[in-house]
Amino acid sequence: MPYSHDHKQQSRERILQSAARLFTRRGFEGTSINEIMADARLTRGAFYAHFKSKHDLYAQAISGAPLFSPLARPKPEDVDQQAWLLQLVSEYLSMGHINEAEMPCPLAFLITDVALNDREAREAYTEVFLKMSRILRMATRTGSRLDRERVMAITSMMIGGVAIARTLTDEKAQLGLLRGCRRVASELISERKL
Amino acid sequence: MPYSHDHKQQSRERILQSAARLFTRRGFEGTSINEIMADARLTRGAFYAHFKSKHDLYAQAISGAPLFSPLARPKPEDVDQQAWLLQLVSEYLSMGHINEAEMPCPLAFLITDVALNDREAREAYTEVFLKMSRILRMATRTGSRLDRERVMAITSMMIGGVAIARTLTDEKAQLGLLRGCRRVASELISERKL
DNA sequence: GTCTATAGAAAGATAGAC
DNA sequence: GTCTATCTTTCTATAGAC
Repeated sequence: MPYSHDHKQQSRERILQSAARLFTRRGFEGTSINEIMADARLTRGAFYAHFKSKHDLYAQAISGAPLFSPLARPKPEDVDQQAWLLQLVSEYLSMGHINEAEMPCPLAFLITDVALNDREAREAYTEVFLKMSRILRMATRTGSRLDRERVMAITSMMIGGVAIARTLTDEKAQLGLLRGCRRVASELISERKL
Repeated sequence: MPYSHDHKQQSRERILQSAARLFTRRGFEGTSINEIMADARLTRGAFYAHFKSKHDLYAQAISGAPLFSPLARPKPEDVDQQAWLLQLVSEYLSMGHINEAEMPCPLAFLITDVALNDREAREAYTEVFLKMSRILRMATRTGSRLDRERVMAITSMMIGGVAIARTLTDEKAQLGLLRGCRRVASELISERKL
């Protein structure tokens, strides 16, 4: 066995990262194992030493999403919690997230892609969604007391907004949609009257 | 030419309706031309007498969505406009829409599926989205004056809510998410304070 | 563990008969 | 216009050498 355990771990991590990036932008059917492995600087055949199947990899790639999410990073001590949250929400609902992010949010980019996938993928999606929602809820705990279901609605608007904006072909509409979502989300979070 | 013009039209309509139903529930890649044609009581080979390609059919199926949408039906004269709107929003954000609707909303069921498709599909999606948003806006014109971008945000929450709920595996979470979206949407529409 | 080669299946699109 | 038959491509997954 000329390959160390550590070497295998590194290959595995590279495959997972390539998979997350490619799956998220191009979907399950739009991404081949070949492309993922090439991106990870390996070949097709080596794939099955690491994962059971393409579906297996897909589910694991989704589970790993919080590793790359700004939302899941801890808040710096010296900034106001609410201001920090509003900043993250604005970044999430931006053209930069849609067009330039190295690792966009799979909750938005893969909603219906996951819905058509197998149970494991859907379970991974469910966990990540609930985690995002929980993070948003905890971050609003200063003064306001938005309940769990309302926070899920705000989360849906953020995810839906990004997913839809990405799909639209009309740039004016994209920008307007994102701006509308940013405003409404901010108002809901800071509980100002409409 | 033993086939009348009318006969061709009827075949075409059947194909379009089968395509809308199957594509919406199973996505572009998950639906074969074979299945669509069988559902329309025809065979594979006849397909190309009606449509240029699978992509062509997909875009046209999406364009036809308003034909099947309760939201696009005219309001009965005798009901209050706001109550009527809230009723439609509640139906949209329901488990029935997700699990039992004969023709679910492709804006929700196909968001990321369309994002990965060609330009024509995305243009069809854009038109239908703007139409839905416009309908919602017109229906709030009694007293309130929600602006265009805010209405797009509400539309995103509705579409995102249905798309996400369909993807989740946890039924409690599905129900909570839908209820949260119904509440927040109602509050935004009727402009009550949170 | 990673490579090359290939088996096996699925499905979009076309050809030609009726 | 619709049918059956088939060409062609693509891609997952496996086999076997190193």
